Amino acid sequence: MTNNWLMKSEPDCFSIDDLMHRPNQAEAWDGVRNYQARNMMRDQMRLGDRVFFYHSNCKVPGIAGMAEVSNTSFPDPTQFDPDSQYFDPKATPAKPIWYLVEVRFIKKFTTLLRLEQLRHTPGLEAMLLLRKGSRLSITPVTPEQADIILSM
DNA sequence: GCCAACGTTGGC
DNA sequence: GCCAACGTTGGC
Repeated sequence: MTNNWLMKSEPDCFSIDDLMHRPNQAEAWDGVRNYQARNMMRDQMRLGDRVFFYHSNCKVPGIAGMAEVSNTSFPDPTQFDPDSQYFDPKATPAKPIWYLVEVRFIKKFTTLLRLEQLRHTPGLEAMLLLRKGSRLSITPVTPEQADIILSM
């Protein structure tokens, strides 16, 4: 059973183009420091799960393309690195706090599926992304929602 | 740049 | 365990 997810990234920081140009077109999704998002990566994401790559906090937010989970969860190494902005002094390799998955590029949409467009698409009303005040950087997407998005 | 919504922290 | 204060997210 393949699950669908939506993962947000600020394109100024890491965009779909950045992912596309990585070696193996894959990247560790580090820096998540929210427990709900961590739990989804650590406990629920499986190999091959589909990922909608969302550009947030930018001029035109929206879904930029598709990716997939190419490696299941392991401790986020940045939590142990004092030089990283994601360093967490409470974490130790024996007792990690933060986990990540690796994500691999599948495709970039020819046109961005703009947030504003998603808001007006019938069938997507219940998407967690569209909830008022929703800030979670990782959210589950139902198979029905995924089908609708992919047919846009 | 504004600000609403949310998560986290820490005093009590 | 409550909750006020604070920091962050992210659309607009």
